[in-house]
Amino acid sequence: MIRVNDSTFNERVLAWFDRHGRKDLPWQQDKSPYRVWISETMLQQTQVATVIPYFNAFVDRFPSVEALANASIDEVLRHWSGLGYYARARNLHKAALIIAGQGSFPDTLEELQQLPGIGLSTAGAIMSIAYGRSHPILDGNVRRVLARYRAVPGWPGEAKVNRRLWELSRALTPEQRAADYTQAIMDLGATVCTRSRPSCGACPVNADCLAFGTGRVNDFPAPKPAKALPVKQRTFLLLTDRHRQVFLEKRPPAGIWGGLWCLPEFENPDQALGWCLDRHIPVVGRYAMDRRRHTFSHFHLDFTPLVILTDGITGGVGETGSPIWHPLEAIARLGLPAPINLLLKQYQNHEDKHGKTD
DNA sequence: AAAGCGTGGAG
DNA sequence: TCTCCAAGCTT
Repeated sequence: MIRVNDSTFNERVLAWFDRHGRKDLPWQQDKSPYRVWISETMLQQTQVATVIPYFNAFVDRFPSVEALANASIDEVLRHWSGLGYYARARNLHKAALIIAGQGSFPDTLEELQQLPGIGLSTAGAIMSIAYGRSHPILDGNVRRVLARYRAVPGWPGEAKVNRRLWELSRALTPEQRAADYTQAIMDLGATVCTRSRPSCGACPVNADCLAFGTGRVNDFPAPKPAKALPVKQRTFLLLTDRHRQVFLEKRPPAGIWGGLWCLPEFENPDQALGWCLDRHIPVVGRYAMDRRRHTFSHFHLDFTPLVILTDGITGGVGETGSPIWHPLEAIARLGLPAPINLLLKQYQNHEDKHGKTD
């Protein structure tokens, strides 16, 4: 157990929060467990500004656990498309079905943590923000504040460092004003104790911040050890007909872009072409669009779009998932991975300008 | 323990 | 254009 010799840490953080904290974010208006749960899930590894429009649209369409449980996974994913980490949406839907079956929203840390997509930090955030119960959290903001405040060495991705930061968070979290404190410590990290160029002069705890006191603010937390990202080569088949319909298939439920509608994916253009020939798809024209590189968290994707024009296809060609022909103009409403959406928009612009090439 | 999972902002 | 990483969780 870590001893806290500075018993006023939380008091100073809370006093700062009263004057400078954010209190008008959409999910801070009606802090029901459901809304807090949705917002905390969306905010996992995702910045506030990105989340705001998604949160508003999501709770507008799914205003309650029941509404979410009664929706189809397709519609839930559609509202998530562009936000990334789609397992979060699949887990939300699964958890909503569980909660709806239980009849009431869970109100203990243990129950919350058993739901898919809710880990220790998200459970702590829901407990404190929605129920006003004192529970620590450890997100990126808190991790950074605490690593600097106590000059905790090492990369937080290491289990040992992570455990120490959790201990610190636990020790510093007060019994009183639990909801405000959770908001406060996150706001402090997000607006004052920022990753680069922190405003230490405006920090309520700079007087006993070990990193600030020793001029080593930039040394904490230690950066993740750099690793060269592997490069994957992939071809995406843009199979389209004279009616401006595009062939799409649903991706497998797990893995990247799981459950989303997408262009068929191949290792190279030859395989894409072979796939068409195997299915006796009449190829009346083809060309490659500009190749591009897309960077993900764990690999680079060298991305080759292959446009194939056909005619007379009515469906039933795919095998990975249920295939559909979909109007190009209405693609955006279907909810596709962001890079695929972008590619289709570029193709549509090109077609609008030059017309069909066949 | 370590890897997989997205997207966009910031430098 | 490239790297780093953000209100993390799961396997």
